[in-house]
Amino acid sequence: MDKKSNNQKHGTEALIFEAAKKVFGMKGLHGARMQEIADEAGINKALLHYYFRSKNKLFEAVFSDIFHSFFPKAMEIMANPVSPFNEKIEKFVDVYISLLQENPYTPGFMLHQLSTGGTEEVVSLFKDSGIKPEVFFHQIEKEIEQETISPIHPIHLVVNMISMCIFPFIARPILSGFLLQDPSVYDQFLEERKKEIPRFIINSIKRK
Amino acid sequence: MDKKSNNQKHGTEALIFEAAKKVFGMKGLHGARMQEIADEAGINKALLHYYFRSKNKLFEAVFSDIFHSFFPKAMEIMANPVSPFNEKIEKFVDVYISLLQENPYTPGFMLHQLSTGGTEEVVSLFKDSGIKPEVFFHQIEKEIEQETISPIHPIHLVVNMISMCIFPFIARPILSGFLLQDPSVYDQFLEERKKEIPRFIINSIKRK
DNA sequence: TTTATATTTGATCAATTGGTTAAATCATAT
DNA sequence: ATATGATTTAACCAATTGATCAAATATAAA
Repeated sequence: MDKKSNNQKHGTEALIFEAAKKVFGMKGLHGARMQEIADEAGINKALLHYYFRSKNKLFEAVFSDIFHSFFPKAMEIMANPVSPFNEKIEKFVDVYISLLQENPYTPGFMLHQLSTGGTEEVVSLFKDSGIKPEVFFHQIEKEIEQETISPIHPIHLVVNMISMCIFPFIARPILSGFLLQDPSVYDQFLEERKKEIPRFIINSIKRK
Repeated sequence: MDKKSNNQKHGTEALIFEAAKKVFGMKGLHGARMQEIADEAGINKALLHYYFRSKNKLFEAVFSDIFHSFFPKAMEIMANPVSPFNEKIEKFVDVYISLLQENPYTPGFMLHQLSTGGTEEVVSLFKDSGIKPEVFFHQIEKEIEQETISPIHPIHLVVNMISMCIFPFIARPILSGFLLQDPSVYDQFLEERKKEIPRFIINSIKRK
């Protein structure tokens, strides 16, 4: 008998995973309730413990998945030394914001993980991931030497860029509710930033 | 008898308040435990309920206090239309970062409140606070008309500025542990940004 | 001292919640 | 059809935790 289109064998684990991603992302590790995740996935609470042993294990699994599906992609653009500098910035911002649009729970996850004391874990995940920002730093320094761009401390430039990309996702509710009247235009606002941020950066660092 | 220097009458409420500020800021509403707040304040758990009725009431009290002791100060600089534009940006960034240095729990508070669904409350607090970013927007538009600065959408400019100020406080653990080797230099890094961010912004928007 | 009021504490309650277990159901192979 | 193993569920447990309360202690007044 076909009650719905039951996804018995393969589907449930993915269902749980997606539900957990959503609930953890919105409520955080402590704010999330196993029952809520179960409801969101449309299954029994005990199934959560059947597939993942505990709440913490489930959280770690989801967190690790989000981390690895997000940062490497963003960082490989940074690390790629071939393209011209301006182009790289444009591409990085575009890909970075697009990734955040696809995975809107990522920032919430990182923040909750940080503020809950899981800092060492996050940092070691970073280090294990093979991400090497020094590569990008060196390119910035080289561009400055070649007088392609005006002098700026590489760390500040990178932090500026990342800040402008991520923050609108973190503060979305406030910005959407206060700065902008209509919540529906926020997606358009984010879309605009894909062009605005690179323009803003390049304007600032280009030689006059 | 003088066990410590007991601050019986007036002090305990403030003690609780400070402890709650600290614990809530680090752990969030759900992550924080009343027992931990009591321990941090060095008093009995029941006293928390004596002074503040419930956990939520305590959280709201602390949140409201943090909100009102932070945003108005930052926003009055924005609203003040007298000073020259460059100067205003320099001053705003400096005051904003200084405020964050003094109240390191503020960003965590806001984020937890947002991700827990307290968005409407935050937004209405904003609106009740009388903060009017339009004033600043209008000045930006006027500057653009007068060709003092090059064209940019006011909202993006403001979001850029705020992003670059706040984000380093949110992502402090990661940035400190990964981008920068020595955690002790992070305060110096934040200090540098008081000058770097205005320089970066003004560089970007000044007419060439 | 006595009385009254405010403050503080230890003990305890009631509800929530993560986790377990035994039974039921489904899928698959023989 | 039957047996076997994987999947799912309902009911339940144990621990945590926010909240309460009566008793104790301090504070001040009369």
